[in-house]
Amino acid sequence: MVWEVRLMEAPVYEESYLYRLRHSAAHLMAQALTELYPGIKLAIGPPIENGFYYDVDSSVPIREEDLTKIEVKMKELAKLDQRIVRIVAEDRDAARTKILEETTLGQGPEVAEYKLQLLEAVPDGQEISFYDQQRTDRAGVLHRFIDLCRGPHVDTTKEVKHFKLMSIAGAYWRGDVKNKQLTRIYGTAFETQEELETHLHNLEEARKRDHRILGRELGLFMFSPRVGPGLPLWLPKGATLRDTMVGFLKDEQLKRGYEPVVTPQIASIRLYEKSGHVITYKDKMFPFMEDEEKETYILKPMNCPFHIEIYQSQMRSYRDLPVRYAEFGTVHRYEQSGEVTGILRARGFTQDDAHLFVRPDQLLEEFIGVVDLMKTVLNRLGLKDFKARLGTKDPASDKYIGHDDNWTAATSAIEQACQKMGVDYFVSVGDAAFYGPKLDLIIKDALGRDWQMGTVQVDYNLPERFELEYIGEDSKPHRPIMIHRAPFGSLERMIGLLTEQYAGAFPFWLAPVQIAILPISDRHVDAAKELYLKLRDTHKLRVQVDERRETLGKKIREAQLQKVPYMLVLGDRDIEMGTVGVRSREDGDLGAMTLEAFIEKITPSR
RNA sequence: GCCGAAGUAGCUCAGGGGUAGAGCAGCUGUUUUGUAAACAGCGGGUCGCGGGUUCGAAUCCUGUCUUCGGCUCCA
Repeated sequence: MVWEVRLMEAPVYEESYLYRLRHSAAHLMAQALTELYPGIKLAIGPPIENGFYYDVDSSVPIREEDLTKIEVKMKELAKLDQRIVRIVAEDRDAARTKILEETTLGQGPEVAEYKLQLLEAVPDGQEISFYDQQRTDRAGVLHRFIDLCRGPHVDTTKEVKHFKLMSIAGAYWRGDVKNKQLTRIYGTAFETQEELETHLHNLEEARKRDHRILGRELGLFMFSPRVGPGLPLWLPKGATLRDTMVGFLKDEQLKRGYEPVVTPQIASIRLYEKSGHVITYKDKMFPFMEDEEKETYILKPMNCPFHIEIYQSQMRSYRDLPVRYAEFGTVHRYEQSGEVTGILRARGFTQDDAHLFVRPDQLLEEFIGVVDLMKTVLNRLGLKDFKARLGTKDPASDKYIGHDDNWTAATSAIEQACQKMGVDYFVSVGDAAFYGPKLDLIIKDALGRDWQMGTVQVDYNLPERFELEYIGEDSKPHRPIMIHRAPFGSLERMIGLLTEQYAGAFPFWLAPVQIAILPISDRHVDAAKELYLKLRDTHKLRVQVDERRETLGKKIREAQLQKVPYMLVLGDRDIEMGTVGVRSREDGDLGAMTLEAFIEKITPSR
């Protein structure tokens, strides 16, 4: 079993030359912007994973076409060989004076608006530093560009040579929607031109792994404007892939004592009033529906309330617990228009959902069981590059509900389960659900963006709201705890991520078409069809015959581009000898072998 | 939702006020093929959609929809 966690390399990166270089590139850009857009207000400009950005507040809109102009100005300023000098302010007051008098470059105090706010946020006792880009011109005049900054930087602007401005975006000041939206300019910088070019090339390559492109090329799913944004249509191959994944997980869940349930797509608003979702979740729901009798219905955004109704439909004894209800439940959420992203973020999607109703003394054991299931799932899917995140309560926030004792017990159960199962996780304070702590799996997509996949959440809230009970050994009613869990997270997101991870070349057991039979000419088609039926019916494999009158080369090429794991070439020689010409997606021509030998060969990968 | 950008044939893209183009795919015919693209011919587009400017709009302006990169939010 593999449960490998790649730790972030952030500490190393932050001490690196590259980090300083990018930081200085950000400052250089700020200097260029200040010259090109007088009156522009600088906010923050840090190095990031693949480059840097600077947030600015400009009265003139900055467009993508302006980037070249800014780049040219940056190159000009870089060549001036400005020394980058660190200056430490004596105290906060001195720093404030410095910001107002020296960083504003005579443009008026208002350009320092954000810098002054940043200064206030510096904790007492922490050193307040500035970085000054300075040079003396031929006339002996000293030119400076001073910016409040923690640093560190490179020694001179001359070192900033290999960079490119990438894009423009809006970004809220301090990441808060209530604040003004600033203009963020993203750039990337490297130590050498080769590294820069490699990075740009890698971005191009990553685009080819994009699940939205592969999804179309491989015939997995599509979108139609007549259906609506974020509402995927699953094509035969994509639906086959889904069925395979669902079948695998259903088998696993059966082994682990889950029971299937099925629930409707809509429900009376009363169900969601009871669950509290109408208040906390209303703006993420599709508009409500009203029938002729004035009953309001909601398109379901989550499955839990339905499973709770089933739990409550009968008296539960402590002996009945844990109860584990599983459903591949399709839900609809009205995601904001700008956040819909292919099938990674859709408005309609199917969760591999289950709810476990457990006694407090069963919490740890059940949690371990779920973590074990998740490990099994990740192994089977072949996902190795992920992180496990324990989301805990932020003590400073008041958005959480429930008793502290419960939070402590639940958090401890998760930690113990992870330790027992050998799961490395990192703690993220404030990433708990409002009703309890959770463990999430985070995976990166082709473009390096983090996505939350599988999740396990402990919930004391819904049992409370629905007044769930079981009769204990003492003949008295007790309250069960709920565990929400989804090992995939959603089929859509998981398939999207798998597509990118494998660049469409799914492992044999998952591949929508596992084998392509390629008859060489018309006279081999009958034998091909015979072989097809044998593989499909006797060996339960997913097979296609390419009976078009095309050359073998063309058929191979297309099967290869469709990422079919095995191709079986069938010609005169094979029919005569009773063999098939086997070609593998990865290793090319494997030569002729008997069907039995081929079946034996592929058996381990099924 | 907000900021920035893009929508031309099924796909990838060119054209940029004066009769819509290429390659691939598709169709028809010829070829009967042994490990990544046979050959020839043909068809195919209200240039996302609405409004405006103009003698004339795919092209300019405007609105809108969808998509893409971010922000915020999330499985």
